[in-house]
Amino acid sequence: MKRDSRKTEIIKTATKLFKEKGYSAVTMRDLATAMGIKAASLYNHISSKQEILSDIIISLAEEFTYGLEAIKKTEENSIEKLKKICHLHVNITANNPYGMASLNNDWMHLEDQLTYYKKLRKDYEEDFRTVIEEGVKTNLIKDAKTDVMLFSMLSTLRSLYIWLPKKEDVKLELFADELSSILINGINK
Amino acid sequence: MKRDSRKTEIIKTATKLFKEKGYSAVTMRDLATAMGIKAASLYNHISSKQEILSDIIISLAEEFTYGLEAIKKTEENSIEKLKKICHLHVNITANNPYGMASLNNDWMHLEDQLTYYKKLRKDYEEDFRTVIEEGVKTNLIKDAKTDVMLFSMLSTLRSLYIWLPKKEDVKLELFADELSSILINGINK
DNA sequence: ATGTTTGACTAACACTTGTTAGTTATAATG
DNA sequence: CATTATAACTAACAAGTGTTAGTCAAACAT
Repeated sequence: MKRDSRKTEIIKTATKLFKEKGYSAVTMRDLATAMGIKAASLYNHISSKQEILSDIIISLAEEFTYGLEAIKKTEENSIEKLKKICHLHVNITANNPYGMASLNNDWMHLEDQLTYYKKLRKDYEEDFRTVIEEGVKTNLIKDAKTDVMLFSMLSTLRSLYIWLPKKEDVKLELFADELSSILINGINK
Repeated sequence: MKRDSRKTEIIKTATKLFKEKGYSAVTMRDLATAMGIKAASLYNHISSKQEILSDIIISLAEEFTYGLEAIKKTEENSIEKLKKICHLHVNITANNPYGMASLNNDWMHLEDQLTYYKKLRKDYEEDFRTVIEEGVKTNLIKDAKTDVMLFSMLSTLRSLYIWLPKKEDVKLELFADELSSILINGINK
């Protein structure tokens, strides 16, 4: 499967360009130039610009879905689950920070897969909320506005792609620990 | 100054379209159609598509700069300053949530004003960091990774535009209080 | 009433967009 | 060696891009 490896290169290059200028601002000619070939040659490997975007976003979205699915099955308490969710985001984002930019900013340019993506995202958010609500029930988490908690944590985790590329790889688990500690325990002394 | 009011309408409409599809994906013909006129007519009021984006982003960025400037001059302690920063973000975002989408996602498409915008943002982040560091010095804030704290708070505050439009106007100050409480005190019981 | 500004219009420009068709040198396979 | 698949190429298209020039009716100012 040589064909596959070339396609992967294209997607990898596209991912980088998309995070810099966004999907709509990146031309097939831009992408071709970055690959050192002509725009028409791209179509020996991919079928459309759309397909590239779908590949980037859907595979990431599914990673999150499967990751959370695994955490849900765990027997640990809500706080531990939240910590694991933080690690999940840190790990996925560290593996593909540029792709996360597309997922965050260009999902609306999905066409065929738009409704599927939206379903994945909605389900993910609902499961995330459930973890928090369980924590409230079991008296581990403050009985304050759970939607504000959810919003705050999700916002931070979704923005990881902006900050994470600057981190060295070794300290990744440490960083995830620090992050979850701040999200859960706050910054107050 | 009738001319000005029409220009304002155009920018307002553009802001709405930009948040839905991003700057690059919105056509001058899209914008014209949304205004009920033809694309060429837009140029009686504005000089370029670029100008619209600059107007949206720079005015918002300056609002943040001036707001933080005022908070810095305050005699209150770091925790109080952080609370005020939360209110600043909530208020500015509530006034122009769609514009915040452009500021967050389309700043890279600024041309003439790009370096100016970057300077404003860099200065803002540095001042924000200083507030946190002062809090650590005065023993009000945990002596943990201040950059992770900064990242977490900024991420949440910058994502407000996604969630805020759904909130009713009356509860705005209350929401800002809840938010700053969660950011500062965490969710842990 | 008359002259001027306003803000819309049509027509068009030069260029860029994603994509297809057809060609060809190289590499893999029988 | 002959054949086929691969992956690049050139050329081109049809549609869409931001923007300019020039026109003209209605509203305003004198």
